[in-house]
Amino acid sequence: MRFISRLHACAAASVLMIVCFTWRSHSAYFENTARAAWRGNTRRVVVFGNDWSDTGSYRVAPPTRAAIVPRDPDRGQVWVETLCRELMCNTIDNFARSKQSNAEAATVGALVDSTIWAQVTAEKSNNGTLNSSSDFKTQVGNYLAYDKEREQIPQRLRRDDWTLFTLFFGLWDLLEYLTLEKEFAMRAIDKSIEELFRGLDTLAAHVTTPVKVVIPKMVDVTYLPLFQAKKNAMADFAENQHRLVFLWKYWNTVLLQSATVWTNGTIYMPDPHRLIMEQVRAKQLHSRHISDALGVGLQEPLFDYIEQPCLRLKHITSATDLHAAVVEKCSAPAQHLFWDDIQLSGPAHQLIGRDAVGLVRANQAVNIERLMQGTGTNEKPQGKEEEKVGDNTPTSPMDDAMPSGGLCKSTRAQEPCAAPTLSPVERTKQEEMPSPASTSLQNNRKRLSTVVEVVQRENSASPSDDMSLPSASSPDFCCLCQPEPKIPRPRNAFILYRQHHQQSIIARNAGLNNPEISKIIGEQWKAEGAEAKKNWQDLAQEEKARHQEQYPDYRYQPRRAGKAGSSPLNPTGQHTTVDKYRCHKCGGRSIKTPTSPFVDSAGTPNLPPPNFSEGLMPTTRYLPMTSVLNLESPVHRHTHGPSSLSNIQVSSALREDATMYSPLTPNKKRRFEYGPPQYAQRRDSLPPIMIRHSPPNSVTMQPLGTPRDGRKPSAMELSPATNSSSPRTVEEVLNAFPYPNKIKLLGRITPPYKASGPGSQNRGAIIAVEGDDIAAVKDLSNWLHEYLIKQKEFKPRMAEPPKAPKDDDKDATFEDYLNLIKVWHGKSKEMIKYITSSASPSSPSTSHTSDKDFPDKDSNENSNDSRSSATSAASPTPAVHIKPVIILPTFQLQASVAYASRIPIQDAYSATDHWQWMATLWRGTVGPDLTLCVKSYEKGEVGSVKPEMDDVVRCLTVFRERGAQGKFADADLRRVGFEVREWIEGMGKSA
DNA sequence: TGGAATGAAAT
DNA sequence: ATTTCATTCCA
Repeated sequence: MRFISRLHACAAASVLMIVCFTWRSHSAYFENTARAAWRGNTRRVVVFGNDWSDTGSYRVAPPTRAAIVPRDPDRGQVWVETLCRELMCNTIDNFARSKQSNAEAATVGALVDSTIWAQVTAEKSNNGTLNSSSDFKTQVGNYLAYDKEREQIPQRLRRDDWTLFTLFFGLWDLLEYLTLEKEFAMRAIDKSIEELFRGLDTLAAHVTTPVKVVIPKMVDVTYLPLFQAKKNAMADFAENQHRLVFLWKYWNTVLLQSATVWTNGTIYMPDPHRLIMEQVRAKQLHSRHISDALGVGLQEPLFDYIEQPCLRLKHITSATDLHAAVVEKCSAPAQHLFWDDIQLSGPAHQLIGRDAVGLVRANQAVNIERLMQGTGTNEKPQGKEEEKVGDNTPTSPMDDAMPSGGLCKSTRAQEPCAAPTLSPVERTKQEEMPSPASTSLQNNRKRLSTVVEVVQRENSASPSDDMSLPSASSPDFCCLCQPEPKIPRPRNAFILYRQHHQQSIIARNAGLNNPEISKIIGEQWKAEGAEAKKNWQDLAQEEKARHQEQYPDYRYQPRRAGKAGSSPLNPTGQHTTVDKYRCHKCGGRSIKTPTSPFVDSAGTPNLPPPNFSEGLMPTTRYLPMTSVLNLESPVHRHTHGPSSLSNIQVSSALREDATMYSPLTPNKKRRFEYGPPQYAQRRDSLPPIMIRHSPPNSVTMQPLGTPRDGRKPSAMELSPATNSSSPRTVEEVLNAFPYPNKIKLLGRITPPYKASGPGSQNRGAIIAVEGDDIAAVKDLSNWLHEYLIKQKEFKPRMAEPPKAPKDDDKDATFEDYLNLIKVWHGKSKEMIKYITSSASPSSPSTSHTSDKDFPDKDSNENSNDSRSSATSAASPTPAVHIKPVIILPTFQLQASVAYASRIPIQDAYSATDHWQWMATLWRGTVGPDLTLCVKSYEKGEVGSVKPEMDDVVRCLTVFRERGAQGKFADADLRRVGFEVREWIEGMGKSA
C-alpha cells in the first residue's frame, strides 16, 4: 500500500522533472509507454555488476560453459529484469558476471577493479584467484566492443532509443576488503569508487545523449547468510561483523558522495538496504503481532524467512562418499529473503527493481542539483520552461496530472511537487514521518527524531552538503544485547543488619528520610553488643562464602573515577574487556552508536515496537533500536545465552522473580514479594543438584556450605535462640518464598508426563491444587471435580494427596519423607497409567463410582495396591475423547514444604536449599500438568485480584480470602474452569 | 539521582 | 589512602 502511494508520488514527480530538467526529446524516453510502443523504439538496459545483476545471458565474452549454472526458475528474476520489464524495455545487454564457483581454487567475484584488489592484497598470500575478466573495467571494455559492432546498424534506426545503465557493485569488494586493515580497506574502497566513476565517465563519453545510470547502494553485507554462517566458525566474528558494517557504510557514503558530484549524466540510487529492512521489520512486527504507527506489521509480511536462505547446503557424511554435499531447496522460495548464501531471492530483487523504476520514472536523481549547476549555461531556459508549462495545454495524459515545475506554483502543488528538489534524505523523512500523532508513540518518536537527525547528518545525502565521512578512528560501538545479569556484591554485616531492622525502624519513626533511617540504624549498630555484631559478621561471612560458591569467577570491580574501560553497561566486567565487541547472545552483533546501521541509511527510523523487553533472539538484531531506546525497561534475564558465570542457570529460576538485577538501571529497590525480614534468602545458593542438569550423584550429596573455611555453619535460620533478630522457622522462610518460584523449580524436577507413545497426545491431565489454606484448596478441588464432570469431556478423579507429616509432634524424620517419596514413585506410575488410558469410560456422568478404581482412598500408602488401576475402566466406546483428569488437592509443593519444615536442618544448608534438596527427591515422579495456586489474603487486605495464568510456570493463581467465610468468586471459578479446559486441550498440540 | 549509614574489596 | 558498592526509598 505504501509502496503504491509512493509510486504515485514518483510518477507525478517524474513528469514534473521531465518538464523542468530534461530536454524535450528526452521526455520521450520515459514517457508514456504506449506511445513508445507504437513508435517501435528500442529501449535497452545495459547491465554491469556481479551476481546480483547477472541475468545469465551474455552478449560477449560469456563465461566458460562449465561455469554457467542454469538459473533455477524458483530463484526468480534479478532486479534488472524487473527494471526492464517495468520500463517496457526491449533488451537487456548484460555484462555483469557472477562469481564462478566451479573453479578448483577459491575465486573472487566481480569487483570494481581487480587491480586494486591485486595491489592491496599483494602482501597477503593470495588464497584466491582473481577472475580479472569479470571486473567492472573489463565489463566496460566488453560493452564498448559490443557497442562498436552495434554501431554498424544505421544511425537513424537507433536514434530514438534510450539506454539505461545499471551498475551494482560492492558485494565482493566489501567481502574481500574485509580481510584488510581498516585503513587499507577504506583506501581500497576509495579507489574502487573512484574507478567506478572513471568507468562511468568512459561510458558517458561513448554515448551521445546524457547517460542515465542506476547505481544501487550496497546492502549490509553482514546480513548475508554467507557471512552469518561464519558466526560460529570465526573466532573474531563480532569484530569482523562490526568492521564490515563500517565498511559497508563507508562504501555507501563514498558512493553517494561521488554520485552527487558527478556531472556526466544522471544517477539514480535505489537503496536496497532500506527496502529489505522494511520487509524484515514488517516481518518481525507481524510475528509479534505489533504494528507501528504506519500500520506496518499488520499485513502479511513479504518474507517469512529473513535469515535462512532457500538453498541450504547439507553436508552428509556417508560411508560411501565421505563428504557429499547436498543442496536442499526450500518449499516456498518466495518466502525467503535470501535465495542462497549470497543471492537475494526473486521477490527481494523485485523490490529493488521496482524502487529503481520509481526513481527513474520520477527522475529522482541524486545528482540533480549538481547537474543543474553544472549545466548552468543551459540553465536559463528553466525559467522559460516554467512559463511554457504554465501556458501550455497538457500534451500527454500524464502531464495533465502534473503540478508544474520544480519551482512549482503553489496552486496545484501538492506533496510530490516538492519532492524532486529534496535530497533523498529529506525525501525519506517526509515519507516516513507519520502524520497522525498517536500519543502512545510520541515519546518514542521524540527520541527517535534525534536518532534520525544523527543519521541525516551522517548520511548527508543532499548534494550540496558537506559530506561527513566516517572518521578513520573507530566509532563508538556498544553491544545491543541484554547484558549479563549483574552480580551484586555480597552484603556486609551492616547492610544485613540494616536490611533486617529498617522496617521496624521506619515503622517506629514514620515519615523519616532514608538517610535519617540510616543514621538511626548506624547508631543502633554501634550500640549493639560485641556478640551480636559477631553474629552479623558471621552472617556476612556466610553470605560471602555462598557468593563465592555461586560465582567463582566473580570479581569486585568498582568503577574507577576517571578510568575508562569498565562500561556502565557491564559493571561485572566479565569478559567484555577481552571481547570488546562480542555479544554472546545476539550472535555477536554489536552496533554503532548513536547511528545504528539499523536506522537504515535512508534515515528511516525503525520504530521501536511498544513493548519489547524479552525473548528477542537472533533476528532481534534487526530491531535493535528497541534495546537502545528502552534502556530503562526492566531487563530480561536468564532465559537464554550461555552465561559466562558458572551456574546461575537454575538458581536464577528461583531468584529471578524475587530479585531483579538490572545492570542498566541500578534500580536500587529490589522487589521482594514477601515479608519484612528476609535478609537470609536474598540469594540462595542451591544444592549442587540444581546447579547442573544431570549431576552425578556424588555431587548431589556434597554438602553445600563452605567447609573449606572450617567455620561451623551457623544455624541462623533455625535456632530461635540466637536472638530475636535471627528470625524465622524454616516454615516461615519457605512460606515467604514466592510460590511461583517454588512451582517453577518443582516443574523442572518433576516435569509433566511427556507423551511418548502413539496416541499419547490424547492423554489426560494431572492437576495439582496448592495453597496454604487447606480448606480453600479442598474447596477448589471439589469444585473443579464437579465442574469437569459436568463438562462431559473429562473423567476427573480426586486423588489422595501426599500425606503430610503427622500433626502431633514437631519433628518429622527424614525416613518418613523417604517413605512417602517411595510410595509416590509407585503412585506416579499409576497416575500415568490412568491419564494415558485414553479409552473412554463407560459414562462420564457416572463417575461417582470413581473412588473405586484409582488408588486414592488407600489410607496406608502401599504401592502394590494397584489391583484395579484405571485401565479397568476401559470400555469399547472411544467415540468421544473423554480425557481422564487427576485432581490432587495439594501435591508435591505442599508435601515438600511440609516435610522440609519439619525435618531439622543439621548442616550448612539454608532453609531454601534444604527445601530444594528435599524437593528434588521427587525427581522421577510425574509432575502436574497444571497447578492451581490458591493465594489467600487476609480480610483487611486490598480486594481480591483476578486469577492469573502463568503459562511458563504452568500455574494458575486464584485468590481467596483466608478463613472460613472465604469463598471463591463465581467469576474466578468460571475462569478456572475455562483455563483448565484450555490447558488440557492445548496439551496435545504443544507437546 | 543523591544521600545516610558501615564495611569489604578494589586500585 | 581512596573509591565504589552493597541496602533502602523519598524528595
